[in-house]
Amino acid sequence: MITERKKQVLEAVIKDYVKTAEPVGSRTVARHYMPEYSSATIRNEMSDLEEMGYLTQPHVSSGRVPNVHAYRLYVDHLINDGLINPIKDTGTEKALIARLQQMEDVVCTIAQSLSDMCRYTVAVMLPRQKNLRINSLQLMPIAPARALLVVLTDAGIIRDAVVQVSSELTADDLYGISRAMSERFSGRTLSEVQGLLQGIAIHAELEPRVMQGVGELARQMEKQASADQLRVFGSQNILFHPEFSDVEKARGFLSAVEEKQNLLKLMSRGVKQGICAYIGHENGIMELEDCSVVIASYEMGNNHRGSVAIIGPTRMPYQELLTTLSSTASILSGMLKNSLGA
Amino acid sequence: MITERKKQVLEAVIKDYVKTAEPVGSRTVARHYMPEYSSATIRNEMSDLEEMGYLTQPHVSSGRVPNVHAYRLYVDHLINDGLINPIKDTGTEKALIARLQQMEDVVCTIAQSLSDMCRYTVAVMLPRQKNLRINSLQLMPIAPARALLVVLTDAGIIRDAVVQVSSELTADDLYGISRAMSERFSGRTLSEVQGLLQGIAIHAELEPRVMQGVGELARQMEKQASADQLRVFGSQNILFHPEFSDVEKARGFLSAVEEKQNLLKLMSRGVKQGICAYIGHENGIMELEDCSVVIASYEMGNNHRGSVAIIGPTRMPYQELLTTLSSTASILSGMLKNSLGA
DNA sequence: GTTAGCACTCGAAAGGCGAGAGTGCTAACA
DNA sequence: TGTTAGCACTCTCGCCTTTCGAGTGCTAAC
Repeated sequence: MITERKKQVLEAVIKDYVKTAEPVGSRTVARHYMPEYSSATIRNEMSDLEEMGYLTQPHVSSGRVPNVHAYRLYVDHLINDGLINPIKDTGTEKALIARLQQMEDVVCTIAQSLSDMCRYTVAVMLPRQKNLRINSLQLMPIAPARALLVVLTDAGIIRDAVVQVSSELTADDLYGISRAMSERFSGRTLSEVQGLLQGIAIHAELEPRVMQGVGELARQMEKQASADQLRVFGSQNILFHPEFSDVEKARGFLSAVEEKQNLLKLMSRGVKQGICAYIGHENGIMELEDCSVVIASYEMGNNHRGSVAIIGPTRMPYQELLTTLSSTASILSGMLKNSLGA
Repeated sequence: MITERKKQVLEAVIKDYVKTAEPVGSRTVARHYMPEYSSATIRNEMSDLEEMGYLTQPHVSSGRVPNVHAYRLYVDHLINDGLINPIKDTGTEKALIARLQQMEDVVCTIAQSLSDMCRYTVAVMLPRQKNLRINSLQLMPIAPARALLVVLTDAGIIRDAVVQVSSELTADDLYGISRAMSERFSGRTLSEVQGLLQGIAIHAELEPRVMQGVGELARQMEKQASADQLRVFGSQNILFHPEFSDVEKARGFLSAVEEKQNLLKLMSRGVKQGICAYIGHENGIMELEDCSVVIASYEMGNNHRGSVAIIGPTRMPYQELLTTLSSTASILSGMLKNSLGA
C-alpha cells in the first residue's frame, strides 16, 4: 500500500522535476518540500517508490525521475479529488463575441490565445455536423455576369462562392431567385438539397448555373462538415522545452502534430470524458511517446461536442494545465451557446 | 580582375557547399567539378578567391566556405544573365480558381503550397489597399432580430458581420434597406461612408442599428486594408536545415519571423524590384543575419503590388529558388487578374 | 602555367582523470 | 520500530590530452 507520506514524497518529486527538468535527489526533497524529515528517510521512501514502479533512476546514483505511473496517479488524484476548478472569466468573452460569428472562428481564436498564454501546443477538434440544415440562401451581384452566393445553416455556418449567372439578370432578379431558393431549400439538409437538384423539374424555372453553384457549394459544405476537423496552434512552442533541444525530436513532434489523423482519433476519444489526460505512450502515437496530451471537451449547443487539447512533454504542470484547459472549455461552451443558439 | 576560371571555381564551391553544408576542399572541386585541372591548381585559385574576399576558411587548413560576397556575385549573375525563367504552369491555377474568391485566400493558399513544396519558410505581403470603394451591400436574415451584413468592394474583398435589427423587419424589408444602402454607398470609399454616417440626416429613414453596423464594418475593413499585411507559412521548415540544429538559433529565427514588423519593411522594399535577394546581414534583421531572403513581387490589378519571399539559411539553392519564386509570383499575378478583375 | 610532393595546422573523436552529486547500507539513537 | 548520521561506492559531467585525417601552403619540377 502507498502511504500518505509516500504520496507526499511523490508529489514533491513531480513538482520539482516539472520545475527543473533535472532528476530529483532525496536531499532536495527533504530540504525544499519536507523539512520535518531527513534526507535519509526520504531516501528510503524514494527507494520504496522506485520498487513500486513510480520512480526511475536514469542511472544508479542520480536523483529520481517520475514515471508514467507517477503522473497517472497524480493526475487521477487531481481530477477525482476536485482540484480542478474552472475559472469562469467573462472578459474575453465580451471582447470576442462581437467580432466572431462563425463557430470555427470562435474556436480557433480561443485556441490560438490559449497556446500563446501557456506556451504549449494546442489542438482543437471541430466536431462533424450531421444533417446540417439550410436556413437561407442569398445571391448578390458582384460583376456583370457574376454573383456571390451566400448560404446560412442552422449551426451558424456561413459559406459563400462566386457563381456565374446570365448577364441580363438585375439585382432584383437575383433577389427573386434567392427568395425562391430559400423557400424551396430552407429547412432541408444539405444532402436533401443535393438530391432535389438531381430532379430536372426545378432546373427549368430557375437559373441552371445558379443551381449548379448551389449544388457544388452544398457538396463542399457537406464534405467539410461531415468529417471531424482538427486545427493545431503554437506548435513551435515545443522548442521552449528542454526535452526537445534535440532537433530530431522537435521535428518528430512537429510532423506528428501536422499529420492530423492520429491526433484526431485520440481527441475523438477524449470527447467522451469531460476532461482527461493521456500520459506518455498512453496516447498511442509513436512520435509522441514522450509527450502527454491533456484533453477537455466543449459543448456546442445542438448536442455536438468538440474537444480541445494541450500537447507537451510528459513533464508538464498538470494541475495548472488541467485548470486552464477546463476553464477554456467552459468559456468556449458558453460562447458558442450565446453566439449561435437563440 | 576575376577570370572565367575563377568564376567556375566559385560556382563549384557554392554548389557543393549548398549541397553538403561542409567546407569544400580543393580536391573535391577538382574531382567533381573540374577534372581537367589538378587539386593544386584549384588550390591556388581558391587561395586567390579568398584574398579577393569571396571565400573564407572557418580555420586554417579546412576547406573553404562561400561568403556573402560570393553569393552576391552568383545571384547577380543569375538574375542579370537571364538564368531565371519562370515556368508558367496552368494546372494549379485552374484547380484553385474555382474555390477562391478573396484575394487573401488566393495569396495564402499559394504561399502555403510553395512552402510545402520547397521546404523553406515563405512570407507574403498583402499590400495595403488605398481608397477601397464599396461595390454593394446586402443584408440577409439569419435569426429573428439578426441579419448578416455582407460588403463587397471593388478589389473583390468580401467581409461580413452580424448586425442587430429590429425584430419586425421581414426579409423583403431587409432587401429594401440593402438596395437603399447600395444606392447611397456604392462607388464611395470606405472613409467617405464613415463620413456620411456621421450626418444624422441619413439615420432617420434607415435602421440606425444597421447603419452602426455598416460604420463599424467599414472602419474594420479600412483598418485592415490600410496597412500592409504579412503572412508567414512553413516556419517549421527551418528545422530541416543543419545550420539551425541548435535550438537557440531555431527559436531566434522563429521569433524574428513571428515579429512581423521588420520583415514587412524588408518586403516593402522588395516590392520595388521585380525579383531580388537579400543575402546574410544585408536583410538588416539581427536575428536573421545568417539567413537570406529572396523576394519577388506580384501584381494585383489595380496598380497595387505585393511581394512573396522565401526565407532560409544563407546557404540556399538560389538558382532553384529564384526560379520557383518568380514562377510563383507570375502565377499569382495571373490568378489575381483573372479572378478579381473583369 | 600546371602539377607532384611534403611538411604543417587544426578540428573532431576517443580516452583518461578528478570533482561532485546522490545513492545504499550499516549502525546508532529515540 | 521508525528515524537519522556516516561512509563507501557509483556514475555523470566537464576538462585535458592524444591521435587521426582532411586540407592547406609552399617549393621544385615539368
